[in-house]
Amino acid sequence: MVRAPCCEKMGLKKGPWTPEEDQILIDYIKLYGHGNWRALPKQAGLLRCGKSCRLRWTNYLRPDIKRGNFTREEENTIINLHETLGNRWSAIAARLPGRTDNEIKNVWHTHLKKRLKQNHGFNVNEHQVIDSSKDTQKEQEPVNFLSPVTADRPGYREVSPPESSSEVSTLTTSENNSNMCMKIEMHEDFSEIDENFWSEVLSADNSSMASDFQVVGSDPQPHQYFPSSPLASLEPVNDYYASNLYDIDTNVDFWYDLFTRAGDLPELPEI
DNA sequence: AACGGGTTCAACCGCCATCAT
DNA sequence: TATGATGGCGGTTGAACCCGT
Repeated sequence: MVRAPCCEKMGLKKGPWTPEEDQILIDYIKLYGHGNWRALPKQAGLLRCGKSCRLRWTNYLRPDIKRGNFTREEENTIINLHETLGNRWSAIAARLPGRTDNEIKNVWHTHLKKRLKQNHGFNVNEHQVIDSSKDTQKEQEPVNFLSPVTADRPGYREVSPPESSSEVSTLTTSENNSNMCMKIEMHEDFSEIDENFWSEVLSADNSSMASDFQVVGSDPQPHQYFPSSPLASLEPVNDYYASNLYDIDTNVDFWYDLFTRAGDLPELPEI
């Protein structure tokens, strides 16, 4: 059970808002705006904490909120943006006028995740570029992969699986707090995978590849990393490769999956 | 009709970044 | 520079609702 919130300690109300409370909040903000959320409930005569008022306003009462079901186009937009932004719901909401981050988060967890799982055959929820260095994240170009979903959308560039190891320029990692940051740069377009690529990668303990490739995941196996790990530890990943290697369409997702996972990873050395 | 399990979504929580002092 | 206040964010919760038995 959750810890008792500060609101209750202070005798403030929590839980669902009543229509009367909504009206008080709307009337107050119409008249005076919401310069200071903490002071607002007291001034408006609401027995709520400022945080609760802010949430109610931004997620429900704001006049520019678009109510109702998400259109297919909106859903596709969310899927596309989630591919590049991950669980940055507010950033996604900023691209969908009238929709709130909370609403998008809900629709993702209740509808879209399932839809993608059905379409892709594995848990797409894990597809996130996990970048813990928030400050630099805003400045970084997201890693975009062309998929059937993202095709034809502005801002996406086509990146296909590499033909050979030499054409994969860098995969760098950095660490901050408990998360990993992975940045992949691919400077070339590739038409198909060369078998040698994987053999090189998988046997690259002492080659330059060793510093280029650090983290992979295999669904639903625990995350593993290579090539500093013994090859034996890559069995689940290898199975995954085998089923995806020459399927270009699947491979787009596979590559995304491969390079963007960074869940419970072991600590990695600085590159 | 009653029940139980699954789903939805509004609201909450803790954490973090930013800002003012 | 240090500290406290505030706002914003993403993860999580739980009541209400839905649906199959």
